[in-house]
Amino acid sequence: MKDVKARTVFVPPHRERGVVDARIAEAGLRPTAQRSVVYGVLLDHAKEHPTADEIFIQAKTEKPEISMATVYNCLDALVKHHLVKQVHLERAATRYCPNMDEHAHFLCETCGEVWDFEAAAKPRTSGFRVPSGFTVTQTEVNMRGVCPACAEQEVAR
Amino acid sequence: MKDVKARTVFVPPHRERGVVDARIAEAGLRPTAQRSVVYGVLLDHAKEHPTADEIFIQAKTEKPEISMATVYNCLDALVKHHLVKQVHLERAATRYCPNMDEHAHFLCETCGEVWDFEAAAKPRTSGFRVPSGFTVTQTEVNMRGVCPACAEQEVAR
DNA sequence: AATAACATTTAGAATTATTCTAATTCAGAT
DNA sequence: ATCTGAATTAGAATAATTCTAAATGTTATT
Repeated sequence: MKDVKARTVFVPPHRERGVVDARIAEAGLRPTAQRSVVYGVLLDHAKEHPTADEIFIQAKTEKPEISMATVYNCLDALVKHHLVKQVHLERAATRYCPNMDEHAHFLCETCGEVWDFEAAAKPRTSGFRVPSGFTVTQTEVNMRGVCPACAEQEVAR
Repeated sequence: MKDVKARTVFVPPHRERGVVDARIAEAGLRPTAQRSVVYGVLLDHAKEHPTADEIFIQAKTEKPEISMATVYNCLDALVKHHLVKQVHLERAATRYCPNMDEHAHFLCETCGEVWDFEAAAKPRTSGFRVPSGFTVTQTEVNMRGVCPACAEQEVAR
């Protein structure tokens, strides 16, 4: 088997083309090749909460012709169809998150990494007084602070 | 008294120069002319949750030499000294809020206006499970939906 | 009061994120 | 096969933010 390079790459189960496409279709969107790639990349990198730019770079390795405009178009379509959430943590670029379970985002101010924090109970009460007449369709909870790894380094200094 | 233009403008109490400066100083910042203007503008327009750009335009009417870079510098200084919060609601520009009481922000997706929603109880529990080792220094809660005025127009259509 | 040291402000250029435009391609319905 | 509308493309345009280097202002020190 010398000189034979691996021709297959491990593809996590949710990345099987059919499954990704099915999810896109279920959401009421036509599963185009580009949308599949963009959504697939996002599912694979959910932990990183990537920016449009990072998604573009990764998507390009799978589909070199894809353009930045398409990445934005696809992301906007996915957001509109509730497959993906925009996360506005910083003054920097918007991040994207395919985890649609109710959760908060935590940004470590030291290393810049982002974590998901689960809801403690369901249904979660927001703890805020919504005046009558307002309809809330979406809530985003963002926290900032220091992650365990960075806290440790701090102590060590 | 003909031909005598009003030389005094109504300045809301919190805009008295001394008070604004005192607050800046209390926060541990040198109260420069520019910081006073920027913070003053923000206090006057807290309801609008203005962007850096909007603050710049307003500040320029009070201090024509001020530059955009200074507005950003001042805002960053005010944020760092906990007099002002950044609000990241949209993919668009960051908004600023001088209300440091715990509250959520609500963005009307129809008209784009922003409201403050008060905490229902103090201390408020976030409702999220913060894993041990993480230190949370700040929490931002953003909601989106439809405001009463826009909901009414919707019905009327 | 003069000086040094440092922080702040300034204008404008540079960078980065996002949106727009017009042409092209693609998919599904006829 | 052809039409129609949706999706994609490259690249230009715009908008938000940051950077840079020079000038100015402030405070502490002499």
